[in-house]
Amino acid sequence: MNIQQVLTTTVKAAVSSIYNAELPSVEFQPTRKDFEGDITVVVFPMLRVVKGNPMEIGTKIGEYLQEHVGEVAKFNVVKGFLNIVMEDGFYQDFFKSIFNEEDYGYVKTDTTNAVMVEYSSPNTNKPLHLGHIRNNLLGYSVSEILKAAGNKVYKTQIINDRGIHICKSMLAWLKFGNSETPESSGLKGDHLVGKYYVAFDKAYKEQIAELVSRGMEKEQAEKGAPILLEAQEMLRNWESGDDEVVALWKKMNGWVYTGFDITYKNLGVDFDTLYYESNTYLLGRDVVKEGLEKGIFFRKDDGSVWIDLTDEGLDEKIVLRSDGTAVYMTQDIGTAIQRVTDFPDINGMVYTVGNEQDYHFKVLFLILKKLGYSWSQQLHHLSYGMVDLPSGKMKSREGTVVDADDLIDNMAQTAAEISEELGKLEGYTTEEKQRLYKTIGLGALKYYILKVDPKKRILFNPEESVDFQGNTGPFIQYTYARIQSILRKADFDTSTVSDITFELHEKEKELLKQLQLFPETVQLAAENYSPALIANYTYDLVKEFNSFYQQVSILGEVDADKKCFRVQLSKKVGEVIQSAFKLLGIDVPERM
RNA sequence: GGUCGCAUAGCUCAGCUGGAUAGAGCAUCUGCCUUCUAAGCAGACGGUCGCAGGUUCGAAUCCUGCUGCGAUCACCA
Repeated sequence: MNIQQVLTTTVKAAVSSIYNAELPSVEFQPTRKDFEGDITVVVFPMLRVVKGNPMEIGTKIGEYLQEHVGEVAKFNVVKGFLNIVMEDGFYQDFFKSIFNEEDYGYVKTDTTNAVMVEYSSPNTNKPLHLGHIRNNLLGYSVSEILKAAGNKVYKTQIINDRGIHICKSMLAWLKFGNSETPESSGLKGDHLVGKYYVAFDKAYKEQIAELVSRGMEKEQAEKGAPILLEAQEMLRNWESGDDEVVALWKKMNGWVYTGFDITYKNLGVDFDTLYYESNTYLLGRDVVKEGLEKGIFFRKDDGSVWIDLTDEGLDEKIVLRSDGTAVYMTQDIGTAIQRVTDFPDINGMVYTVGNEQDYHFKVLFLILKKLGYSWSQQLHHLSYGMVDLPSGKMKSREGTVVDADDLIDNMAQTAAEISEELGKLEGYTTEEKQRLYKTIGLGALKYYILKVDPKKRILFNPEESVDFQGNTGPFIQYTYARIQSILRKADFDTSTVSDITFELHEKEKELLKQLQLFPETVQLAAENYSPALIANYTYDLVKEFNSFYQQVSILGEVDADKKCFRVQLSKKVGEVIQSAFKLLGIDVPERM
């Protein structure tokens, strides 16, 4: 039980007994550093129920608490703030209760309710870039956080494996590729295919320029460039199942998947199940037809089908083209329903998709609600801000992207340079070093991205490398490594917490307070779908630990009981760092 | 133009359901490695919380308006 839970009932009882009034809730905040106390009860809100001087009320409640709650040592009142000092025994009991708890802060999984988290969802015509990295890290982390908060989670992606964009790469490869393959070129499959996407765009732009120079309107040229018409024709052939086109499509997508797998593996993300747009893009049509009969949708004169959302403050939205083919929305309706059919225990879905699609998901969720699906109430669009460069938006076609594979490599490279310079890894094999550099490099990158509130956009400047000092992943990893170093050197039994008879050091108390916050932080992060809360929590914990480490001698302590406790405390802090970082998908090293 | 989001120190970001004198990191400057890892610690400097109103005991936080930036409003995905 944490402090608040201990105190809430008694504060209410105090008000009831002294003032004969009912307090709806009690408001707490951590005591500011400038005052003495572990936790503070704010008296002001009570004035609604109790008339009087806040100072006086605070004092009366303080006296009552001291008398009725054994854990309360003393108190002081400043203006309307009742600062309470807890007995050391309270913290010691807390520590004893968590020391041997595995996965402290995590909640046991409730298997009756599952949530599906969709993330990544790439197009298969180009390699992944920094934008995908943010998406992947967020989706993966939120999945882990939801699990830790007690949910069963299915991680998935929908792979956009069909459409005009793929045909562009395919066509350019046919035209300019000379049968180049990943093997013959030495290029990673997704990069090879991406190369031809860029090649298509180049040829397309040239054709437009030429048409314009011959006097055609720009708009007309953009629609009528021969290479575009060819790509569109290819898409039609694909849809009608043309053997050659389908074979090429399979071959090139295969290259891309091999490439993606490597990137995902390097990034440390995974999926439980996959959905392919080529399998799902027709799914929504039947549902739309049903909805049409029920009057949820309506048909316009040209045959296209729409939904009217004007009474919800939105517009009309098309759900089926006049030629009867599916649009993006149709597909998403179908996919959602398919997923719940495939996994009947799903009672909610999280879509990790950039905020440029806020409107789309608002509409999608509304449609599913109008269609009467109970789980439509449990849908969440995990909307995150774009990752922009100083030069503006990243555009694959124009080659102005930060490539995911390159970035991951560069981070490891930087980590290697710093490590070499510090030279603390004697005894490590080259292989161990390489693995460590990757851990640190990825730690820096992941933390850098996840510590920011998801909804805020990130401006990434490739010129300025991601920091390795201060509020960063490596700093936290470093602290973990420090702790492991202590544990390696502690050559005595630390497996059981004995009764603590000595007075706690101020820094020890601060650490224990911070440890107490972990479980509620996990819950809060889950409720808010926010890895940033975990990152910030971990940073605070680690800062506190380093301050403790600096001020207090651990292995050098002469009192054996104190020494043992400090080692145990360090161990627990290490475990929580590891647990917290696991939620961010970041590994922690034994040494660095 | 309609809708949605964002705006906090030179830079990057915290600030939980409104609470005490708005906090970190980077950068700049000062100290601390013959004691457990200096990717560290301790400190200094740095703020009109975009602007203007309002709500109240109290507003960076809630409401309204304005400004700036971004997104979106396709028979594209």
